[in-house]
Amino acid sequence: MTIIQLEYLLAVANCGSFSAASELCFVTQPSLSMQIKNLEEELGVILLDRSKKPVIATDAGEVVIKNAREAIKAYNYIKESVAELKGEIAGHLRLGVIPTISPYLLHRFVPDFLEQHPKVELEVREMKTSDIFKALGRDSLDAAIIAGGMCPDDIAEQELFNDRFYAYVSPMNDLYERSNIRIEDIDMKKLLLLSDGHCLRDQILELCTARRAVNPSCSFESGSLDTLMRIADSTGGMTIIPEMALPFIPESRKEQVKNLAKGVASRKITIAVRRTYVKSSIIGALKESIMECVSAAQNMYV
Amino acid sequence: MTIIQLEYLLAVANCGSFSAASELCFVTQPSLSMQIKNLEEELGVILLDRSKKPVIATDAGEVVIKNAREAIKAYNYIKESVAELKGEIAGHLRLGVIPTISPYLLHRFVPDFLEQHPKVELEVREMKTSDIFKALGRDSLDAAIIAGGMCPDDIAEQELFNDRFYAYVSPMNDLYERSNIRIEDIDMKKLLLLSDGHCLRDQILELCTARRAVNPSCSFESGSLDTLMRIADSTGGMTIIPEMALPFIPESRKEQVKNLAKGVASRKITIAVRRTYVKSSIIGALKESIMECVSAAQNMYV
DNA sequence: CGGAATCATAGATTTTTTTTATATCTTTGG
DNA sequence: CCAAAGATATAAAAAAAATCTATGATTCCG
Repeated sequence: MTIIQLEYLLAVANCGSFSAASELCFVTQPSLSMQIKNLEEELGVILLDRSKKPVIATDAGEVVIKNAREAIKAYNYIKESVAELKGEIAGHLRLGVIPTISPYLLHRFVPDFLEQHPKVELEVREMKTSDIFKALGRDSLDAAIIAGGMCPDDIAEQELFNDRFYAYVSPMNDLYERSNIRIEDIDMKKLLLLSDGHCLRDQILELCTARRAVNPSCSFESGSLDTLMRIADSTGGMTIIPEMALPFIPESRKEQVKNLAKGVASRKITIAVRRTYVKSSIIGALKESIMECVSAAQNMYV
Repeated sequence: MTIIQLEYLLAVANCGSFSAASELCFVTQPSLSMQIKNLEEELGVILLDRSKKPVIATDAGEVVIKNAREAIKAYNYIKESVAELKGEIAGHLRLGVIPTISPYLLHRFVPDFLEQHPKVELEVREMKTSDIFKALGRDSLDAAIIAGGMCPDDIAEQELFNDRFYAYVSPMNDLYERSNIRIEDIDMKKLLLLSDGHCLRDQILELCTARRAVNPSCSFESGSLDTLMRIADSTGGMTIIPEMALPFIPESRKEQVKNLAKGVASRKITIAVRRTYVKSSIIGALKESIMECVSAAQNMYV
């Protein structure tokens, strides 16, 4: 029984096919088949039911796969702990980013980061906050950039910066003439929100309902802030956008961005990692890259 | 980085020498040296300081060794879980036995057990109870036969049988004429006890002091019950012995064995295992073997 | 039924591991 | 201080293992 055999087994378990798994492992299908066969022979149990499509684990296979995941995790931890010890910025980093951050932040720090740390393989996935917490928990993600504040206990957050909220108002809206908008004045019927599951939606709703008890039902919802702004334009509505989205508003519409009265309205952008985690040197480097480009950018558009 | 390399590393860490480790691993010394070198190369760190005698781990080595132990534990667990699943009675079993049980019980069930389960490699170690708990905790022991009653939380006990206490009295002792001895009547000055650290000593002391507040200082102590009995004979003293020791008392001295009044005076013989343990099928078989031979023997000498 | 897809098998090839033999270095006893 | 013994490293040969190419068997689907 070798680590490679276990890795092949997990690959098949993950993608449900010998040939697909062999590609993932960068070997030919017979090679992978043979190793799985050897493993089954050594353990004296059939692990995979090849008659099913997709290939499925037998009862014994389920047990072995579960334990193999643990073993491989412990095994990988050895390399990570050494990299950590050497303070080396290298290795694979799987980074989750929420949809209301990723389009406005990634392009700014990713190129710099990769250039400064050529040994890091960065893999970014756009995910909603709840999925990020799950993924961090089951170790299918190393870190994530989220709007912080309510992490589970097993996740630790490191603060990056504050991201203020602004109002984006259609010229046809009653509030367009104001340069400063009080949350109490917002007509919830005209406020456009992201669809359910986005944490920015919840944060904005909380902001509004905290100021006055109001019916939180909304007239329209969408998955992207850009869409929301376009709908606001054409319907005489408004929406709330974060500061990091401002540079993407065309010059001709900059007038529609209004301050929100009282500066407390903002979200905290943080890096979230599992508490028991090791890749802290990479994450430290990532944090540095982000901070750097954010402070550079702030001089530009504030 | 392979499992074998990690095993070689652990072998060196355990015995402090490349050549000795190579024997433990059943390979030649150059083979082991080469694999350690490959491992060091891959990790990019020197793990062992060869200039020291015995060979000692570097700081990085300490970290890797610690994590490698965990990884190999998880790795071995895979095989064990499969054996478990198959209900197979096979594999290595490291069994601890306390000194006041081992000479009276082992010879009775071990031959039968090994014959009935030829695939089991049994390794018995005589250890004191406190060492057994430690060894179970750090996974250097699979199970143990002890006098139960006060296990730590992470250890589970399975009861085997009760082992009554008897008095062994010198003919010169005042109590020799009695056929039934009350604990209250024992002269603690004449009571011979095992040396400190044996749980049987503590159990007997507890038994005596529970019945009456008494000075527990003793006139003589020894590490073996047989010695204790011989000293009792020659000094007019007495001692307390467990039922399982009775068959080893020569016929000529059987008269010196006396019942203790009130039958509650006994110890519980149990099998102790770590709670998170898997080799339960082997341990189940072991339990069965012991129970069998005990019930057979009870017909003989009770 | 024929073609495509999937997994198994066989033999050749390459890679890796182990062994044997030997060198280097350190320690120890005379 | 030197020689012998002990321990690890190195190099080349041998053995073992993993991989690849090619092909066969089976199943699925149109």
